[in-house]
Amino acid sequence: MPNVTRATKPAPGLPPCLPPFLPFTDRPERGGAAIPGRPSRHLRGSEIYAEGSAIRQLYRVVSGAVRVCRMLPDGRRFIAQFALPGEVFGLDGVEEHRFSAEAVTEAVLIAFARRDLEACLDREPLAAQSWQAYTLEKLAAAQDRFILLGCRSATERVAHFLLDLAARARPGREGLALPMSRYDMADYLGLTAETVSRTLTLLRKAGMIAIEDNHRLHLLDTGRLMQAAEPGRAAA
Amino acid sequence: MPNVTRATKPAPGLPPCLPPFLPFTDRPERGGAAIPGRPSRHLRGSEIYAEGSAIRQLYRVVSGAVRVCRMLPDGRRFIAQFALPGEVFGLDGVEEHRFSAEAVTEAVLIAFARRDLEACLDREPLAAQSWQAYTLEKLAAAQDRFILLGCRSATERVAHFLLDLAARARPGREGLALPMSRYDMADYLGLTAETVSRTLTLLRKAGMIAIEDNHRLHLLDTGRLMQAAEPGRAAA
DNA sequence: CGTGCCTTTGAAGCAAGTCAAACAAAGTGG
DNA sequence: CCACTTTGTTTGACTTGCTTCAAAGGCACG
Repeated sequence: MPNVTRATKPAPGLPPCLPPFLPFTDRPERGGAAIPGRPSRHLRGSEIYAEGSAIRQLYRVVSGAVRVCRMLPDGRRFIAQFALPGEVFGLDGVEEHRFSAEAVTEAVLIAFARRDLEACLDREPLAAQSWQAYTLEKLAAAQDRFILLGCRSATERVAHFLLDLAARARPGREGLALPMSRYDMADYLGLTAETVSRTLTLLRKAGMIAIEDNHRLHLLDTGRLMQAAEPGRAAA
Repeated sequence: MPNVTRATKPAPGLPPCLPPFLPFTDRPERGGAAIPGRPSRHLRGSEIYAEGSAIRQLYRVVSGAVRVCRMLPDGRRFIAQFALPGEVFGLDGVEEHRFSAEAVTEAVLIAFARRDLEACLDREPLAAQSWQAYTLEKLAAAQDRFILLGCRSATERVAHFLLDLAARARPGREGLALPMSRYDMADYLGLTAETVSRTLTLLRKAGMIAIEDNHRLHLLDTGRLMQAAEPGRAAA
């Protein structure tokens, strides 16, 4: 918890990306209804919380990226979620974290006490409704991901992932940032790093994407990419 | 909605399996706080609601089994959930159903109006808290299923499925009921019916299960089955 | 008592995994 | 600042577990 005041408002007017109406704030002076947040900075690869620890806070990503993951008994790793700037993570269980969270890149977060959130939900019917919709949306998204993991080919998974990242990306530098490694992508998509790499090469050779470097690429043909992501669905 | 009064309390004292504290009731006279339910009966294979329709009610299964599923553009089907007696389904989206629901066997359900639930949550802080915990639990369960679908072998999936069914089954007749077909199981586990059949044969030859008939089997060695479900985890 | 669906089993094909090696990038220490 | 190490990426060759295709048997339902 070093001084990161500079980082507490790097994006002027933090869009309340998710959840939409929840009065999270990093400026405690804004009013009694707001949930006060505490900024923190995490080095690349460092653990933010451990699997099995009590859930005491939620986090909103200010900058960088976070992976929410679990090590399986056989040594494999599974990534449940990537949290990008503006997004919230940390509620991966009821009482205890069922996953751990790690910084994919150096990351600046704002932490909100869980009890503050719960108090707010009890106090503010509108916030409660918004939270309700948020969790419902997350559940619906989870079911879509079941389909992705359950019966999609490698190409479909990777294409879907790229489009999802693009949809979630903040308007910023030209091109699509891939903060995570091929291994991270693989563990998120239920593939291997080799397959992810091969698939990206395939999409590149097919002219759908251009790879600037290992952590940045460009979507050249979103229509065909969408076709690759969901065969049978019409291109945009 | 034929007369099914006989079916409205077939299990004396419907265990409030899920969600635990929600005041669902099929006896409207019990008090103002309760959410009144309306019974209905559905023939094997019939549609309970369609994908894309508005979410107006939730359902609790009284008897039978229900599958919540979606047809994919390429003709494949994916099953997101099986609802067994005592369990609740129908909230697979925010405003519209993102899946359809069909009776796996002849099924008796109780339908609860969504607005009644929401009114209850607004009115009763305890119910709201309980609902909150329920959705959180569902979300956590979803993440476990990601792992199953993302990086588990056919044997692990089937073993896990059988143990899950056994844990959810009502105490009743000896043995484990499998109301669904091999195709249903396959579409739930992200496999093919052939692979499910082969895997069951494998488990049977390994002495872990005994197959009474196509819709009923017995778990002979839960310990080894758990090992088969999660390699690296200790047997019970 | 047929007819159609479900289940089981076999054989062959294939997509993704595994193993391996070369290369590139990022981080470390002199 | 550069050499060195480590980590990540790409590509190739091979293996494998699941799917696909096919066919026979069984059960359930009209």
